[in-house]
Amino acid sequence: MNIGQAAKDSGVSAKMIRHYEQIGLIPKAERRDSGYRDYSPADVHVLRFIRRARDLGFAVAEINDLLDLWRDRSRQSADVKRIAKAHIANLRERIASLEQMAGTLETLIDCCAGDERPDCPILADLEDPAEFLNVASALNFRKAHP
Amino acid sequence: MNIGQAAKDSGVSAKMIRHYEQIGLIPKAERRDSGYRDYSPADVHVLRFIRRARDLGFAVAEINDLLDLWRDRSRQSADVKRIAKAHIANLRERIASLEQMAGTLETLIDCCAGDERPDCPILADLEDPAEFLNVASALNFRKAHP
DNA sequence: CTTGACCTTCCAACGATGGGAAGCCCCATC
DNA sequence: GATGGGGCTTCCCATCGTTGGAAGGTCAAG
Repeated sequence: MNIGQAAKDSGVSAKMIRHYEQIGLIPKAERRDSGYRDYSPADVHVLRFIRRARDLGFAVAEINDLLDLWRDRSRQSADVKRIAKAHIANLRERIASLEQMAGTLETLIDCCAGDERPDCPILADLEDPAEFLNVASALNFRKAHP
Repeated sequence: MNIGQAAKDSGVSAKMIRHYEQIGLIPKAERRDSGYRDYSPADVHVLRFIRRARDLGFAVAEINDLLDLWRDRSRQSADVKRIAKAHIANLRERIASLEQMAGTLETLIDCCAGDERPDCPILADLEDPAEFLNVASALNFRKAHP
């Protein structure tokens, strides 16, 4: 099948299929006489594997390792688990970082009147976090432990 | 002061200061006869504002808006709050997406023996999520609601 | 044979940041 | 006054995953 069909069937865009071929994540596709790439259902299967891994947030380098393990019939599931665990740790780190940001911002938003007046704790914090945030934290603390 | 000192004082690297100038986030710095950029404490203040906003995950476009509001003495705090709220929504979305990934992966990891055998639910899911994940979800459901 | 949808390659961009090269400037030390 | 080292300048490149577009060839239906 043509690359467009493979794209539809796998959920990976034609652009990305060519890209994955170019960076060596997938082998070079067969070509027809016309120069068109030709894909088999097995190729689509691989692409779906990649698509799923990307949906789970794996980086291309990790997907490369996972593909190697997938193809290796004598693999050890421990190897796969190790990669997955490392990736989870990475995800959890990013989540914690975003949570931290969101939490701080929510504290600030709670303190902001959000009306027509110019006074704004959010800007005050951006201007000088040490000045404002400590006060806000204290307020927050008193709200949480009245 | 030179760009290096401004970088140290603000926590924004010299590279990024030049970059922010180039993209118009900050005005073009004064130049000495030597061609060196010259920064005032007020400039450093702006840079620290930017640094803090980046720490809170604001994108450069949002920081641009925040800077405009910061400089606008007749601003309305509601405008700032709106930007902050939109940004939080964005953060929460990204968090939810990452949580989703981490949760799925953890379910899979729980189901993976992680030993020397090749059988691996993680790869099974990547290969065909519909096949495996439903089973895993059911298991998970039964674990959560025994 | 024409038309429109599809394919090809190549080049560029996003966002934020870092690395590095070539060349100039400034200050301290000899 | 010369020299050395560190800071500054501009410019280009890389990351990472993805998308967009231009210029041109191919295919299938009318």
